[in-house]
Amino acid sequence: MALNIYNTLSRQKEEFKPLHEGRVGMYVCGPTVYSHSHIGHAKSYVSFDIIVRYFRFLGYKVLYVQNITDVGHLLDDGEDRMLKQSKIDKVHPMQVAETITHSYFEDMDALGVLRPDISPRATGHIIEQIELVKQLLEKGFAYEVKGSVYFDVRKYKDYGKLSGRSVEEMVEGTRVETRSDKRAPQDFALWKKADPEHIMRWPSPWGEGFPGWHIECSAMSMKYLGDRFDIHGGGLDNQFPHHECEIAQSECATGHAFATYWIHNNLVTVNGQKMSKSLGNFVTLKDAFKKFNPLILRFFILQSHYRSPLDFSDEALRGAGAGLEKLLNTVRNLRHELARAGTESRTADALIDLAMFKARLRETMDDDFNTPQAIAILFDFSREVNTLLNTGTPYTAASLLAIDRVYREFGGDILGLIPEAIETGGSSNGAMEGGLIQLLIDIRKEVRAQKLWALSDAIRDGLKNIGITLEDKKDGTTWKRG
RNA sequence: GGCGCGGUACCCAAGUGGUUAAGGGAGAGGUCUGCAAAACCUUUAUGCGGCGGUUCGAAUCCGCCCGGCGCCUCCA
Repeated sequence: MALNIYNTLSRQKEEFKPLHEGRVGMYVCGPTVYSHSHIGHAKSYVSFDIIVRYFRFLGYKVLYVQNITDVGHLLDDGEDRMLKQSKIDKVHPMQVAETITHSYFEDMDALGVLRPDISPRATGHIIEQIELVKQLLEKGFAYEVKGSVYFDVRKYKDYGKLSGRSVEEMVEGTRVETRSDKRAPQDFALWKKADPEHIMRWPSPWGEGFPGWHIECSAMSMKYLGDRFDIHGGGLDNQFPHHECEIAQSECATGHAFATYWIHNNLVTVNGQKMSKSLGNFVTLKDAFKKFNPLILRFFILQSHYRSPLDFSDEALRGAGAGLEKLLNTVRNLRHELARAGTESRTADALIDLAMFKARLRETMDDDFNTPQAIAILFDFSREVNTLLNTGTPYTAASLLAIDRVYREFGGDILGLIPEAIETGGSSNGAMEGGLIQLLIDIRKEVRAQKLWALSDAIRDGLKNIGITLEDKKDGTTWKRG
């Protein structure tokens, strides 16, 4: 079965066909680095992380570009986000950018989001942006007014094709007062003249100024991926106006199509309410991580589809935490068995229809990256694995390894939920802690043999209190954290 | 006002024309166990917001209605 992707441009699922055989060029709108990342960022970048991982699993050579916006993102009142934050913090805007960029990657790393191949900064590509604006002026798609340059939306017939809006509708819907220096209210800035007190400024053919927000993504995506590439992604909220403007600029500048597939992830709500900075109910990842392990957040996000909205609540997160633990527990037990299988003479082959499970997983991921369905299949798979492990039958290392490979490929490589190394308990990792716990387990075994239950339970409860859980199995006791 | 998305069990959430409506959490009962924990088994929607329609057949398509949310203005 071929990979099918929902393309916002056509509003339907389409079979993925790369522009260049075996390669995928992908650009995703990255964060504006003025404040710490929140759970909305997590949903977006985890979603695209899955897409990148799955393409790589399928054997594509992926070039993943995700920008860092550190200039040009203007607020309603025309003030630059970066400048506003720098005034609040009383530091240089580039210091804000640097601090928040570090913070962003720290949070994404915690969530298991693989780093983009290229993370271009807008301020590092002023020259490219100016070049693009010059091209648009030369071709007559833009006009200059008092040191600022605007894109003339009426010159581009397809404006609105991504978001399904017409220019006429937009005029009617415009609430903000029409800026006097624009020819039409829908026109958007490519380059803005800098006021005297504006710190972030660069020389240009139109005087000192700074780039508009939309232009950076056109300039940087085309610089690194070519003026045509496969996938452009971002949050649904960027569909309009940001992506619509990007398409207009890029297609007018090059004279041909821009990105082939447009992918948009849905947004996040908190306790049923829209999460927004103006409402002040946004949850930063650093705060969320204090309550929930980052992997639990990742699991929670992947348990719903990327095109579905996701509502965050503590109850839902707790449920996700229990679910993830169930999954990891099985893998932990499997690897524990695997560690022993190598040293004991094992006889039986573990009988699970691995080919069937792998085919189901492939099929469901091929259907527009259906991660919730994939997770459900992993749970089906785990039920069989648990049953197998509970029989106490000795299995060959090879057959257990084959089972583990399914977890590694789909649960690890693709979904990023199952860590390379899970605490296996029992087996000594050379750490003193592990040795001490094993010593207590051995002593407790003796105590239990003498049926001294009170003492036996005291050991187990004591360990539980310091975060170590013992589990008595048919063939011995194992331990885990938590 | 314009555009768009979805209403599936106590909670989260797949499924989008056809055998018994996935999966996870929570609850209940059971098996195993000294007891726990974990695991496994059984169980919790004759029904998928409501009302009509199309069809041999609809949660799935169409229409209307009722509530929910998002975008149109900065946000991933």
